[in-house]
Amino acid sequence: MKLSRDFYEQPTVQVAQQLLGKSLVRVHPEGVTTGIILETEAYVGLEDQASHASRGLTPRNAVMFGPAGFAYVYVIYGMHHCLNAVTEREAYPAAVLIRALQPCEGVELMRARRRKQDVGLLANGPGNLCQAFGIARGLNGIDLCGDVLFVEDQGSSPAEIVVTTRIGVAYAGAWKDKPWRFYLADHPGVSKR
DNA sequence: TATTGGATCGCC
DNA sequence: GCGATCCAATAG
Repeated sequence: MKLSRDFYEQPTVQVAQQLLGKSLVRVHPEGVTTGIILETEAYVGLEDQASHASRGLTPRNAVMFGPAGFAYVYVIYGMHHCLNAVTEREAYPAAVLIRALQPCEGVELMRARRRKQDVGLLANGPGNLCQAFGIARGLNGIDLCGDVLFVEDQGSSPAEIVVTTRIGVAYAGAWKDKPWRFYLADHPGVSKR
């Protein structure tokens, strides 16, 4: 069943871990794509120097300051998109970055969008999964409790979770060492360090 | 208005 | 290892 608002209102690190193994669903005019969430990262509060919210509210990060259960989508390096789920209470900026998926439904559509055949290369990384799922800036602020982009809990058994530091946040001072990256142990480490 | 650098990716 | 590519944030 579809995850409801109260799931996302939990502490961010908890949401990041609990999203692993659940299914991300994207309903698009071209077709439906789904995939199992394999890798996540938590970005927590104003203090977290790795977070876009660390310097206060701006037009870009405004969604992070809103209520839980909405998508924060932004452009990075001028050419890639990243998808986050906003967490915790309104006015407290926090989110979970979805970093990798195992493609499930809509593999052919993903192949066409990615121009790659290998299933292992379709959604292995935050920018790649957005391309595969047709997620772009137009979805920034969309409700994850709606019918376009959401997460389903298929009641799968808990799997072993690996915990590491986050990727690409060397600039974040002491916060770069927070153990806030999570991935499923029985899958190859999806992101390169 | 100008400058700088990024929660990345894929090829060299 | 490095360039692509452009927007957002900051400084002037």
